[in-house]
Amino acid sequence: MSLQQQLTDLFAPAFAAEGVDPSFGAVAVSQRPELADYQCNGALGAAKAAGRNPRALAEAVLGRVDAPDLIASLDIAGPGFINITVVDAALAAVADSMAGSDRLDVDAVSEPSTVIVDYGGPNMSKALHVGHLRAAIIGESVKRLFRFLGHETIGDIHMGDWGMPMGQLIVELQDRRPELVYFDAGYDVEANGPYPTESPVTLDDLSEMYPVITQRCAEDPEVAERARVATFELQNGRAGYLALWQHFHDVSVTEQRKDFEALGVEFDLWYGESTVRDRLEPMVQRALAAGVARESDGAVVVDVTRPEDKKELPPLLLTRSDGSYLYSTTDLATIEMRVQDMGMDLGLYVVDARQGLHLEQVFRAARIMGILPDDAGVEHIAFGTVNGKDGKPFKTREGGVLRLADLIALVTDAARARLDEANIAEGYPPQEREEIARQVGVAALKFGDLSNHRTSNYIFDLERFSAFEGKTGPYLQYSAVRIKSILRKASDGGLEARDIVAPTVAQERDLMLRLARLPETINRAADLRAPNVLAEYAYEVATDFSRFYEHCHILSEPDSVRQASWLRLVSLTLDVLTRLLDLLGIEIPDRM
RNA sequence: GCCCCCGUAGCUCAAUCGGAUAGAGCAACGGACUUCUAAUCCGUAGGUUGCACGUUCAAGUCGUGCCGGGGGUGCCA
Repeated sequence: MSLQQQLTDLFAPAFAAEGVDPSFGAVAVSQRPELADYQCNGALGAAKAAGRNPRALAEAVLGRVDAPDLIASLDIAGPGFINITVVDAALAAVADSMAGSDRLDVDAVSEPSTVIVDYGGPNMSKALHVGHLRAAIIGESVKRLFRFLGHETIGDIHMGDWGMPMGQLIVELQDRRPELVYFDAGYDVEANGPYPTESPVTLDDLSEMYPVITQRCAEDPEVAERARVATFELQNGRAGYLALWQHFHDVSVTEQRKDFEALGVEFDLWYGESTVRDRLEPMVQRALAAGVARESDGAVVVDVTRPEDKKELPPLLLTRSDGSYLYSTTDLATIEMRVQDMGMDLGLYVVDARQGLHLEQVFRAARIMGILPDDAGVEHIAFGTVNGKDGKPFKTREGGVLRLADLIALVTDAARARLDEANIAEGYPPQEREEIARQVGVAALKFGDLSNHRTSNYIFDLERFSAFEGKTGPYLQYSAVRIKSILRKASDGGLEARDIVAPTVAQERDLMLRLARLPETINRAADLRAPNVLAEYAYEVATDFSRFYEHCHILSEPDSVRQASWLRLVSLTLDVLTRLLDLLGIEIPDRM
């Protein structure tokens, strides 16, 4: 049990004994570290509810708390804050216990849920660019967090591969290369043999075609109409289009896998909109038959507005007036699949904040249509846009999008350059240097993003992503690497870590106190679905370690009990940093 | 028009669901390397939290209005 929980368990009954709700006994980390380690603000709120004087109530509560082994001192400050200072030996015991625990004393959930994290969501046929960065790394972190807490967690990339862009690309390719057999409606596989196994296009081709056809559709209603028809025909199984679609799919996935791999993002499932294509028609028919969907201007819609809404929500479209499906349809069918086939209890949609209305409509429709049972939840884990310095979505100086692969190369280059400056790296073999450069570059990139609150928009700045000093990913890696180095030398010198004993210097105590907050921090990050909580805490752990490191020279410490305790303490610090960075999706090199 | 999000130090961002004296990094200035990796540490300076009311013991946080920015708003994703 965490230190904070132990303290809360002392205060809750004390408040209850005073006749107020025990939840007022909640203990929190102190906001005034120079005054105390923890604090309890319950007396302020409880006094109001009970019509009593807050300081008097705090006094009464203190009289009921008696734990000399855990609490060194209790004070009442200001209007009724209770300041709590923990016994040094108890602090050491908490750290020692963590050091002996596989899970660092972070409890796994007692009742695991099946959690599906829907993230990444790249459109097929597009090379990944900076816009995909956030979805990928925030989602990856959320997935790892829930998995660590013991939930059955499944990450699904949910590709955009069954909508209008597919029809658009078919039309664009047809206009460029009408001779291809895929466009021959009379082509018969039985008589003429199977379609070619070689793709007629590369992902680069598709990426180039994409903006061209989008532009054409916007300008020419006739082209747009052809794209709609092609989409409809694809969705209804036209063989040549399906064969072509498969090529688009394969070349896309091959390339995108590489980019995600370089980022350390790993999906359990590479499903997409097309995965549920066979569910679309039956689902729509069922909704019509049940009377929850209706026809409107030739389209099929579901009304999702509720009486309490300030403004009427637009109805959700299940089909276009030509009968083709939209991403609303596939999103709903995907929920159906996840509930029926995968036993989803909670769906976390790590999706751009601009999709908020769409997802709200989908979630409501899923309830209305009976697809999503009451005991299952779905949430939009929204994140903000990556903007340029002009406050608009980021574009390169040339006005194009910056490819993810190019961005990774840029930060890796910067890390390699930094490594070249470092004297210590002179002797590293080239291969190791290259691997370190990649790990450090990606760490800078990921931490730079994840340390922002996910909902806020932020300004893309290459300098920030390739900065290695201060509050950065590489600083965290560096802290961990220093510990690894100490542990290696200690091991070489035959030194062994032993029990963590009561702290004797302030920096040592601060570090212990910080480490003791791991369980609450992880749970808070999960509750808020907010990786920046982990990032912030990881940085604090690293700075506390750095101060300790500067102040306490472990290997030359003459007191062997103290030295052995310190070795175990920094070993624990390394484990905590490693766990936190893993939850952020950041790797740690052995040296750097 | 309507709905949602945002506005915090020169810059980029935090702030533990309303708590005490709003914190970091970068940039600036001044210190610390014969000692476990200086990608580090210590110190100085930097604020009317967009503005105005309101709610209460307490407001960056909640409510109302205004100013400014971004996004969304039925057949794109």
